[in-house]
Amino acid sequence: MGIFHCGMPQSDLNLHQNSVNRDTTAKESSEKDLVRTQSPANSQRTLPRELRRLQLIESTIDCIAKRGLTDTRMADVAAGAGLSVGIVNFHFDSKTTLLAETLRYLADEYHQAWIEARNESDEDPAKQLLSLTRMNFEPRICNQRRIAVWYAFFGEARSRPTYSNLCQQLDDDYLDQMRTLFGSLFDDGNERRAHRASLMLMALWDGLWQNILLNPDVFNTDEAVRACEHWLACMLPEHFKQPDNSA
Amino acid sequence: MGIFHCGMPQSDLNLHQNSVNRDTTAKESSEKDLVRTQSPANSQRTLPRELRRLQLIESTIDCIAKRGLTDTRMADVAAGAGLSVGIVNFHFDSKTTLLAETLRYLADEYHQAWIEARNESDEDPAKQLLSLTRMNFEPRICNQRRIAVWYAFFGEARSRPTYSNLCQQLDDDYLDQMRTLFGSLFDDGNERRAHRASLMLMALWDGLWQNILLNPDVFNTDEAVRACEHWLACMLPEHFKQPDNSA
DNA sequence: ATCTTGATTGAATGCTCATTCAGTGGATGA
DNA sequence: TCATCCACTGAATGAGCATTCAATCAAGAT
Repeated sequence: MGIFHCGMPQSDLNLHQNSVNRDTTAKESSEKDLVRTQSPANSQRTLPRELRRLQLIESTIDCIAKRGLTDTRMADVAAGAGLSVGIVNFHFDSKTTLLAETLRYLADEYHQAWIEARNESDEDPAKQLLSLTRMNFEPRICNQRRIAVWYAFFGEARSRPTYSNLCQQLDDDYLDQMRTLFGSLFDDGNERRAHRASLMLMALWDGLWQNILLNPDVFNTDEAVRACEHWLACMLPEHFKQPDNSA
Repeated sequence: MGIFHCGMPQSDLNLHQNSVNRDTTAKESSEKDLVRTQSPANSQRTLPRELRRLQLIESTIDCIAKRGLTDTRMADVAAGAGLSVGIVNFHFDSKTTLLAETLRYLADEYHQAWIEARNESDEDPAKQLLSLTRMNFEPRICNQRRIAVWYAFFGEARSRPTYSNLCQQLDDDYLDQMRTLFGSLFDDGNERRAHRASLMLMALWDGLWQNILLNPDVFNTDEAVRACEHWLACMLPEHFKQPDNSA
């Protein structure tokens, strides 16, 4: 768990040597700042193994978001990092493992965010549901680049057990936690009700992600959070207030 | 609009000559029966152009669902229909157009189902919302094969404007219709509320589809419909009843 | 200054696949 | 029966791409 988050020295190196790859929509221009700050590392020819791997994974995300999974070549990933073709095979066994590690990286990142969101709202189930919801739409988690990659993998999930296995266990775990949270908010202790509420809220999260990916004009993350708050207020009026509708 | 539904003679030919391709989960074994019934067409060497195209598109759906978009080859599509390699390029200009036509086929099918669902519930907005919801989870529309294909395209949507353009206009139209339906159910005539409700219900549909694709164990279409009904009852208690919770 | 270790390069290799097209064959009409 | 018209076949072609690896280079250790 957390192989990409394990105290690795994430100094302020600029891992994006090739700026051509960074032309995503302006709104998200500040994500992953840790790998962008100016630094002499720009011209550094070699980098410690783990840092280079991280950079290549980020470049993979860029490529998938910009060109789609089918049009993502090893050479593109390397070029996106300003390096030469052979580099990817040197750090990852094969394209297959590169993609698997990319998915794992995203899953890990999400998992960390989940844990943080739960920890920051101490013991109060209602607060935890709210902060989990907000976490789902934080720019660092929910942005066009990352969502595009998630959906690219979803499309392949059925055919590549590796992909679904990687997320299945986490998903089950999340559902379980949600059930517990909802369970303690429904006073009737109705298991089925808590189960259904959990599925619904998680489905709502997913559906809103999808809309943010496909209809960014109609939709944004603030609107998404408000929709979820609205839903919570409908489901559990004693525990949640309707969000501010002024906007 | 509707190029695949335009009075083309959809006789009871068995378009699936190669049964190897049909091993999806047993539950969905009865979809697209029109192209499976036993008939001498099984051994027919030639078929009218439009019918062959239809068969190849269905084979494309099979391939994408089973192997993923990245691993779908022209030869696989041909083999899935029991035909030889050159056939696909004979009926479609290129792989690109084959995929675009496949997406258009699904979009069309969905669009037809949408219209039917609206027509069958005469003028009553509440009934129409219900039947649209049920339509979304009918086996012919919502099954692992088809959802897998939708998601494969979603993953590529950002990078291929062709794909998103194809659906964008329809989506906007659906959203518009939903706003009107909700608008006439909210007595306060609050536009914003109707807008948000529309987005939420459509997001819920999408999120439930996603769960049906990725977690078929936890999830099924009946559960999905009930979740939506539950949501409708929460949002508009005067117009909808809570679904039967006995199951 | 030299050695050692490991990262990086990029030309070369060989495989996979979309696409082509000359040839085959079945159906329909004369 | 023959001719015409298409649907269809599948070997051949060549472009595109992942992967390899010998050579190069950088940085730290001695």
